[in-house]
Amino acid sequence: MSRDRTPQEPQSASTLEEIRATRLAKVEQLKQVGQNPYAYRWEVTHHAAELQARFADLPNGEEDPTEVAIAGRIRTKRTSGKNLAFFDLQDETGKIQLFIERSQLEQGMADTPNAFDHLVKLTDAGDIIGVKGTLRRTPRGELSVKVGQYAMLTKSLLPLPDKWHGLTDVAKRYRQRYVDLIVNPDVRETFRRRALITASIRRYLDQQGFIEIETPVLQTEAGGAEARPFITYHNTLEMDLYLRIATELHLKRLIVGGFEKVFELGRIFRNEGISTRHNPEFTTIEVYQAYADYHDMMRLTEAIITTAAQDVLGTLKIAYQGKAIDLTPPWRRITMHDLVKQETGLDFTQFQTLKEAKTAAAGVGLTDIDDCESIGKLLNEAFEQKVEQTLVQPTFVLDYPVEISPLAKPHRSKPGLVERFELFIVGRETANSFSELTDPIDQRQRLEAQADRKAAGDLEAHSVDEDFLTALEHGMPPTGGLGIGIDRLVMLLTDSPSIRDVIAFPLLKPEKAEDSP
RNA sequence: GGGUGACUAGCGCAACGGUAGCGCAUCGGACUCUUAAUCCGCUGGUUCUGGGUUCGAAUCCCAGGUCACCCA
Repeated sequence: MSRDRTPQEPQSASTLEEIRATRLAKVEQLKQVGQNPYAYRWEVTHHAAELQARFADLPNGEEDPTEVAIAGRIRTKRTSGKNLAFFDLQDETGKIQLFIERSQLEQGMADTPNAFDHLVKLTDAGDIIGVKGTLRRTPRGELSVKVGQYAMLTKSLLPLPDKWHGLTDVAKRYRQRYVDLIVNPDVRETFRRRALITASIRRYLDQQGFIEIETPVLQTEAGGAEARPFITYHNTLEMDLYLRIATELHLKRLIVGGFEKVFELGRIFRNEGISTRHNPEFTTIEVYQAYADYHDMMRLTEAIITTAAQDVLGTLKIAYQGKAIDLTPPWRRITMHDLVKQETGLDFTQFQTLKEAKTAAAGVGLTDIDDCESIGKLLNEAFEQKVEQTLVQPTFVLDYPVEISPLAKPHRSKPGLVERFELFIVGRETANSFSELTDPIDQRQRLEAQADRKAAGDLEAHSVDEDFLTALEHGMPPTGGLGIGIDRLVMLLTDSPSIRDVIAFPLLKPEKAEDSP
């Protein structure tokens, strides 16, 4: 206990508001010493990773006179005495240390008195600065930029998370993704890879002669998939509109119109639950090729995904959550019937009546089968409950029941089935494809059957898109169609356990509860 | 929709019925080769919200909120 101490004013700052106020005061001080705390530009000549690579052979304790100008965010500051400081600067590519010596800096900034003191006192971790200098590897081996000049580019007012523990609260990471990106380099890498994946897919399809055409997001009927849509409202038309749940029906109209190879990689919206595998808005690519069937689509699927894996990872042997996955084509092709038979012993081709099938299904432990109104639906239920999770290595599951595939062409040799496949990897549906149904009369009957279900209360059933049927009546060539879930593909190729890890800003509930009852 | 758990300083965590603490960050000081720098010193709290039990609640009970995980 010290006596006689005049109670000094509480200069110490600790609450968020106090930290912010302290930093705002530094903003004013920066202006007074001629630094713009919100500058206009900085001529960047190099990036951190580039320097680390280029000067990898610079020996400890040696210098290189190359002049570099870099910019980035201060992550940590270490001062050592009154004349020396070390900062870690982070740019998009990585980190590099700044070696800041008073004499060097004040020589380089002769017009600015006390430049060293300003740099040390008026900056905080989180500030964005630009520096110019030469290179030096410290005796302990840390490549550093020996700073001759600096400029404050942007003063930050809010503190970064704990530099050691970082930001681990999952919800906060998603809500404040910008902070997550600053402090977690892996997150930046995931989104960089996502961009490489979509670029790779577009490049490949372009090379194969496909063109990308954008189709409407706002639609008067949301069709092309079984899902509940989001509803919105157009004021001057005074009508409800729906956000698209698929791009299928419009891309097929383009095939009718004479394009032979089209695709769209874009966002679709489904009004359903949120989980580690579902976000209400997500990204798909749909590809349509005239004069092709679903066998062609299997080869195309293999090509798109293996090209992306090679472009991004440089290998087809990947790891997902500790499981080794081999993407080397050709991938296994096996029918849904055979898979269900393997896993359950039930041969669904033998059942004559739904009742018989249900009894058998219950006998092998299937649950929630009461509302299956057809053998085909029951088969699908058996597949989902017993088979899906076993399909770890890439597997094309072939030949689905017509009841669950209203847009697919009947199988050319198997009654009751359609020419459809889904691709499963690590137990997840990753792609969906069929030989497209081109018979307008058959298509009308299937959509009308869906519409009946919708009228009976099935919120996910299709409705009848008259214009689409009119398009088919003008004649659509035989066509292979393919849809790939981009988010799930990115999860696979970035080893991400949750879809939220590959969507920059996933949907979250608002943080504050409504005060209405 | 069901189950389990979490919510305490800017960040990461402790205290589990008896004065709300630690580390990092912040603030002040020392240090010319640091790098989770180190050392010394000081700050900083509506313990998610609202009720209840109790002499006394971060802690127990009820309701609500948000989130995570698992299941559907």
